[in-house]
Amino acid sequence: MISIMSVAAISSVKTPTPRDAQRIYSIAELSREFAITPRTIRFYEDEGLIKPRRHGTTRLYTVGDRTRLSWILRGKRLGFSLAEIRELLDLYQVDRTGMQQLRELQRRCQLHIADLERKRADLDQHIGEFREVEAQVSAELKQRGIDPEKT
Amino acid sequence: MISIMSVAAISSVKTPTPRDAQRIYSIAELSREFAITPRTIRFYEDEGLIKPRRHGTTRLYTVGDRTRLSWILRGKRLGFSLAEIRELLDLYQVDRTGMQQLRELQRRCQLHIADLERKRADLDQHIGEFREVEAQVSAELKQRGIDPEKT
DNA sequence: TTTGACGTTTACGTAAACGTCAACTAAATG
DNA sequence: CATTTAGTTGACGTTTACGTAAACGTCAAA
Repeated sequence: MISIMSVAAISSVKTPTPRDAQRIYSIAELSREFAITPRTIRFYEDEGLIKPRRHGTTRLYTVGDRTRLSWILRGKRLGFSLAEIRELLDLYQVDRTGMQQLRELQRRCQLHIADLERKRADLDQHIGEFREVEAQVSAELKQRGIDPEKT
Repeated sequence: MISIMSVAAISSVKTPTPRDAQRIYSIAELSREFAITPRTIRFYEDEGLIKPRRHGTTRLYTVGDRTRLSWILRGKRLGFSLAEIRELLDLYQVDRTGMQQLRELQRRCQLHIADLERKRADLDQHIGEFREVEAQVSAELKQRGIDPEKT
């Protein structure tokens, strides 16, 4: 029986750059790539954020799983809780057959976009303030550079 | 002896809109305005994020304190931890007399700005994706609206 | 003078998001 | 075949960011 790790290893030989679909990742590969621990990835699975295939007990991650993971981490960087991230991920794969579901999906998308735009406004203002501080400091440094005092 | 609450009350009579400097806020006022609990505000004080004056044991918040608080909350919305927020707040009032301190301040500003810009890129991509989903859903809804099936 | 609204401190509780063992299995390698 | 090497499942520990309850002080109005 061919081991999973060897499968992952062979496929990684084929593609050092992880870009062909069909690629399979081990938990260690993903944890290295995204600089998180395997524990974290398993934790996300417990929380229902990723559902990798299994070969026996060993987890097998597809390119889709990898994308999903990077999506989760981006969500975290943006300050969303795992619960929120799970909801957002679900928006991508809710049932879109019914008229009612479509409307609901649209509504939730709009709400989330509004939230994101508020966040963007916050961020822009925040950036502006720090640019200003930096500009003041730069000016002051220039002044001092010209001044004979180089304390 | 005049009570603090009455002081706050009187000043609030003078300015229902909180816009003259000299204004004093009670903890309850701020907690209402920002929709957080007094406990939260006290906690931020324990963590060294705000340092209100005191009249006896009672906390008195100035306009500056209020600004600081709104700054903290914006930081939180952007996904920063309280420890990070404290550091950032400190950037506004570090000693800027020495050349060395100025350079250090500049460096930290630049680092933070770079971080913020990464965050902004994340956010833009995130928004883009959700706009796309929304657009697809809208299109689908339009289709169905035209279609005689109105399930 | 008592009630009630608002304030205080102290201290323990809790949910989220992992970290850190321990004890085990299964496969690859010398 | 024994040993690394990677993976697994608990189970308990930890940090962050507050919540909650107790026990009390202070003042204004009734």
